[in-house]
Formats: sequence, structure tokens, C-alpha cells
Amino acid sequence: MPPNSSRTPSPGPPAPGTARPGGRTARTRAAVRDAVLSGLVEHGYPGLTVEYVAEHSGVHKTTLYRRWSSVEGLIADALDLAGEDSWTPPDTGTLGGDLHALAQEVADTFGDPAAGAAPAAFIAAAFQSEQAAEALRGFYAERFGRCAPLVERAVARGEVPAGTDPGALARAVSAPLFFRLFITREPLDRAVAGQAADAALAAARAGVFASTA
Amino acid sequence: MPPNSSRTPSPGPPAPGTARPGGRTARTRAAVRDAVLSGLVEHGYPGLTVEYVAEHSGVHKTTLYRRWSSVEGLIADALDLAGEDSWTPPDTGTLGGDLHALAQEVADTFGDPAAGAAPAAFIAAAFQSEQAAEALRGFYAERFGRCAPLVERAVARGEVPAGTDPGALARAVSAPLFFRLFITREPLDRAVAGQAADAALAAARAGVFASTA
DNA sequence: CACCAAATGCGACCCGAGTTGCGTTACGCT
DNA sequence: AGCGTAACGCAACTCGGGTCGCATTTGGTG
Repeated sequence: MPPNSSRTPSPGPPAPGTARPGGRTARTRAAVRDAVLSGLVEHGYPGLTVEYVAEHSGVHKTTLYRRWSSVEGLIADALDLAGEDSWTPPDTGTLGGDLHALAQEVADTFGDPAAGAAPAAFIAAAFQSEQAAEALRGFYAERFGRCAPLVERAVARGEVPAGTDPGALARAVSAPLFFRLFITREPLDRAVAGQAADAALAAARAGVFASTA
Repeated sequence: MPPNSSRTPSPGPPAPGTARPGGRTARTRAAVRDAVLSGLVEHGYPGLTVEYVAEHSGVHKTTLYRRWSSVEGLIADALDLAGEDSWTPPDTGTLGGDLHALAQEVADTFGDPAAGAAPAAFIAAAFQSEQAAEALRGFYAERFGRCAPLVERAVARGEVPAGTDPGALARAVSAPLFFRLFITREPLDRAVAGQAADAALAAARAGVFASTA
């Protein structure tokens, strides 16, 4: 089973038996996604237009509207691609170290305009289209799932209570950072990232994220 | 000094001595802001158009573009109005109670589509225009400032260490909620809100938000 | 290899957001 | 009360996003 879970009928490898998974369609899709990503870093989300993608991908405007229907659809598809990477959570030996590394990773990503443009666009697109919102939801669910081993190691070491919810802890680390970046629009430095990690760690130790006492 | 701090030259009561703070301009501005808010709850941010505001406010399209320049400008101005309310943080007698009440308030606001439409639009607009982003920044800075007494009371009661940063604590409560709402696009129930309050409380007790030890 | 359907290319068209120039109204001041 | 100017109303225009109908290519299939 391909990492692309099904969504709307439009994009994605059209189910291994149906239609034509052939070469041209795949080539088109890849070219389009490259153009979308380069467009995002170049003009940002507000400046990304379907016509730009058409020119820089060699795919006709009509085709883009037919298969992706809008800029948000293009971004949602690009998000699927982004979710297929091989990222794994840090493993420093201690929970505190892992959480700090995780927070710094987020801070560094959005500190670099080029690296942060695409993720920011994904979040912005979710305001405009339910399709993009669902893609985001799936992306983060899968991403937080990858953090489970990190928490299990900490439980095994006795750093946090048994029954600690991995997802809740992972979310607790990221939330303050994204909050500052995209809600309150405040600057994000390493001190804030460290504080977020510390706060999540303290809450986890107190058993706030443990289901069974 | 009016609660409207100055920003771009365009909107806002034009400084009590200059130009003409007169009746028509003020009436126009009020009518426009009403139309913006009703438009947001009716069509949401993606569907809010300048022309809609023109029709429902009785103010001509040209005037809107002249004074606010775009939909994002209109929203930024409406945000200033929203910041002028008389909201005060809860006071239940205990820090835990206050934080829980705060979290529930956020959850309830965004649980109601009508009440949540405008705030969500403000956040969305900040992705499109720096003017809206700065308005948001100011709004939340002022809002978190109002939470200072809440934390001071807790310090006086000995519930959290002296030197606990009020802003950091207030942010810690809201962050997980907004994170779920607008970043990961996950549903938000009362249990999650309660957990956010508990996590912030645990971190505060552990001294994570205290500057001096 | 020939055929059919899916997928793409292509240009013309429509519509609405945003702009411009000018005339009109109303506020503020003497 | 009367004047000057800021603020607003108005209609026409431009321009780019998005759509439509049809021709063309591509890939799977018997």
C-alpha cells in the first residue's frame, strides 16, 4: 500500500488497477509539484498563482484546473509529497534532549525563509479549502505517529509515567512554537523553543498526558 | 489617549487634531466594520469580498479601496475594533480554576461558528498581509497583558513561583488549542481544553515560566 | 498493429476584482 | 453664513483568474 492514502478522486496514483497509471500522468504530476514548491519559496502563498505553475511546469493551465481545481488543490497534493519523506524523531538518550532537539528543529525550519515557505503555505491553504485542511490533518497525524517510539523510550527509562500519550506530548512541544509563528505572529528564538520543550517535559512528568493515572 | 494605537496612516480616528474626525467619516467606518463582521460570519474569510462590504454598508467600493486598500486591510481595522472590548480574565479563586475557565472560553468561542468566524478570519488574513499580521500581534500582546493580574494573584497565593512570566503562562494555555484548531486541524473538545490548562499549570508549578530560578 | 478512451493541449470567452478621472457632498473654520 | 478642502459617490475601463468546446496525443488492450 502506497503511503498516499486516498482522498478526493482527483490526484494521487489512480489506484494500481484503474485508469492509466502510465508515464505521462506521473511525469505531469511530478513536474507540477516541483513548480508548486519553487513557486512557494519564490512568491509565498499569497503570490502563488495557477498560471505561474503552468508556465514553470510546462503543463497547460486547463489541465491544472481539471486535475487540481485550484491553488489549494495543488498545495494539498504537494503536501502529500512532503509527507512521504523519511523523517524520524531525534534520539539523544534523554527525553529532555529529544524534546529540545525537536523544538529546535521546528524553530530552525521556520527560521529559514526557504525551508519555512512551503509548510507555512500548507497551513494557510487549509483556511481556504477543506481539501487542504484534510491533507494537513493527515500529515500531522502521521508525523506525530512517528514520535511514538521517542515517548516509549522515555517510558522505558522511567522518565515519564507509563501510559503517557505520545501524540499529546509531541503536540505539546510544537504547539507553542506554531502558536507564536502563525497565531500571535511573534518572533521565535531558541530560548522560546527551549522553554516549550521544558514546559512539555514538566507536564509529562506530572502525568498530565497519562491516561491511566 | 484612545485605545487605538497608531499604525498605517489610513484607518483609525485620525489623531484628535488633524484632518476631520467628523461625523461622516466615523459613521462610514462603523458601518464598514459592521458589514465586515457580518460578512465574515456569513461567508467566512475566503468568501468575504470588498464588493459585499460595499453593498451591505452603503459605502462605495472606491471608498473602501481608498481607505483600506484590500480585504485584509478591512479585516485589520475590524480587529482594532475587536480589541477595544472590556474583556477581563476569569477569577475563580485558584490558578487551576482560572486556567480551566480560560481554556473553556477559547474552546467555546471556536466551537460556535458564528463566534469563531471573525477570529479565524483575523488569523487567516495575517497570512496574506503584513498589516493584518501586525494588527494580530498587537491584539494578542494587549490581550495577554490583561492576564497579568491572574498570574499575580496566583503568585500571591503561592501557587506558582515568584517571577513567573504572566505572558508565558497565558500563551501556554492557549497555544495547544489554537494549534489543534488552525495548524493540525483536529477537533477540539472540552477534554483537550482541560488538558491544556493542566499542562500549563504543571509547567508553571515546575518553574518553567519563572525568570529568576 | 489497430483501436478506444483517457489525458493533455489550445485558444476563445466570460466575469469579477481592482483602478482611474472627475463630479458631488459634507465637515471644519473663520 | 460662506468658503475651502477632505472625503465620498459614480461610471467606465483594464486586466487577470477561471471556464468551455474542441482538437490532439498518449497509453493500455484485444
